[in-house]
Amino acid sequence: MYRTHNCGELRISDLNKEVELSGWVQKIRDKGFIMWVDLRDRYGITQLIFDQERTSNELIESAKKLNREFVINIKGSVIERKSKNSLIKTGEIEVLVTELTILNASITPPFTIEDETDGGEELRMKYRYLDIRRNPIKENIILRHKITQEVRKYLSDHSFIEVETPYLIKSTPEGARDFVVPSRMNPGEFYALPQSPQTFKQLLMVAGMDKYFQIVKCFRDEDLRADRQPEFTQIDCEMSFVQQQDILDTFENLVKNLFHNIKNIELEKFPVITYDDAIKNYGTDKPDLRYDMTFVELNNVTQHKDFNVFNKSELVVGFVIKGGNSFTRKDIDKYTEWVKRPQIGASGLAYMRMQDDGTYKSSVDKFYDQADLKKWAEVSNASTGDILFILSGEKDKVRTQLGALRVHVAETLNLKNPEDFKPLWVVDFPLLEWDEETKAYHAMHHPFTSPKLEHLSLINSDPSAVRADAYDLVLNGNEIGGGSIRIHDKKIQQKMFDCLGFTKDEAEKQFGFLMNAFEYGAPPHGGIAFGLDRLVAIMGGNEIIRDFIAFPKNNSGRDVMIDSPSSVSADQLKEINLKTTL
RNA sequence: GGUCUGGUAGUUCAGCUGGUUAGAAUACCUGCCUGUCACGCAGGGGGUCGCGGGUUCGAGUCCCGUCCAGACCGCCA
Repeated sequence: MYRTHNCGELRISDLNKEVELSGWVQKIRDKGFIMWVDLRDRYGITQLIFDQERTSNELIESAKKLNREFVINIKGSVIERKSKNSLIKTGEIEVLVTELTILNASITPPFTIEDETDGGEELRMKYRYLDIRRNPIKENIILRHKITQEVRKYLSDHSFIEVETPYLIKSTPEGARDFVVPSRMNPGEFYALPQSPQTFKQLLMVAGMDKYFQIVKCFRDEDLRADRQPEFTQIDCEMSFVQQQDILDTFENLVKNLFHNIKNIELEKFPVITYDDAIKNYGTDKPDLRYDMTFVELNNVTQHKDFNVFNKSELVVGFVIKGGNSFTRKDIDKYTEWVKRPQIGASGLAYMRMQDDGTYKSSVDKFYDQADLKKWAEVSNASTGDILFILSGEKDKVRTQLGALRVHVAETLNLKNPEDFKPLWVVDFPLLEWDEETKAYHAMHHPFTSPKLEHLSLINSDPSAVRADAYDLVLNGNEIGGGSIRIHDKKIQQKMFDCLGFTKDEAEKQFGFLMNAFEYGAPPHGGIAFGLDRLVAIMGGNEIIRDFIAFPKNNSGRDVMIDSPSSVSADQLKEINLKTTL
């Protein structure tokens, strides 16, 4: 043993104890006559002291050789500090060192190992093992551990069985791009890494496991974002003999339980909003409910004047920003520029100020008089001191644009409080989505999602009107979970594949194993999968999931620490029957 | 595939309309310092201004290309 105590546990009650500690040198404060060394490990910091009166010259000499991040072992006695530090748990004591062993020296680290490091993103990733020594990252990794432990406990307590499903599976054309793995033993053939264990968990339901979960890595070969990694972790769940409400109840409770046990926060009953309402009111299927700015449709009060932009628009829609009349002209210009960027693509931003004297001032005063504007204010429920932002255009586009503006305004006004948590369920997703590029419908969720039975007859006549028993759990504007009631009837599953443009042969080849299974007594079932990385990040008050993954990949899917991906030898390629094309 | 932003000391950044020897902070090294805890004080070392080309008497600065990083759009059932 290298220690009798860790660096976070000694207290005033341990006075005069002879102790042995090990850890990293966090900081040296050498005052000449006296020298302090902060010794750090995962548990905390303990101050070591060397001084001219009580420490041998020999020991002081070897202490002077210390430097940041040296790994040392010391023996000494716990003494009371003359001046105490209330900021740390061990701040009342220090250890007067009697023996010092340097276990391993360190060269100077490339960035400071402190909460507020001077290191940039790339450098921290390259030296991730040093980054994890820092408290914020360390705490994130520990938070992740706590959450997975609570999830396992909750689900196990509710009769869920954790089952591992294979990582080497089969590539399918639906959904995201697959990572593929060549098979040496089967020349010219490939495995695919799972985008999710979807079909396996359904087969476990057919197998009678009744309730399944798995904390499992999933893989998608798509471009990355701050909240998207090529390999990520899902809390994957499935239940038999359930309807949508059973699943919502079970997993709403799981989330409430997590917040209660880990953050000591009691969440209220989650609101349930339909997909259509979410789009109509917030312009997105993952609305952030920490702030209001609900959409108001203004077609009725803007038409039949001489303003052609509004007259010609399918939808005129806006939202009220409380206190927004304080925006300067410059502020508004900035928002206008923002919506006109190609990423958003609006052609302009109209506004109306509710001025302190009760009059209205709008960017379209030329076309609308005070009486007109008063109607706008009434419809949108705006009051003195507010501002109304308005976009117009084609319905779907303008809603998306305004939805993005809503989030942007919240960001600039600091309305996204990371310690505020506003979950909701979004339900009744469309079953199918029209894809302009391929001129075909594809499954909005996945092809195993059950249409609402009462909509079944619409599948052929009006596919886009069909709603599914599919739901997302949204937290602070992020989709942290999604699931559905699945199809368990072979005929409906076949109809679904048919609808998605699969021929009978293709469907049989890709998913025959599943449809066969449905012929042997498949129970009604459904489930949900949570994005663990996002959930942990949001619970940790952040939206950048990289900081909650021990060894993440960068924007271009590279691990800059191990420098992966990398090329392989010609021999390796030959063995798996691949030729280099480069 | 696209848009935007950035790349200057170990690190984080400043460096204007092109003009002496490229700066600051921090880290690092040396010395001093009788209770520090972001210790303080004095001094010191440290640069292929991402890379390649061009314009110019002269380029960190302007132009073109390229690489890298980050944010976003497309994409992500």
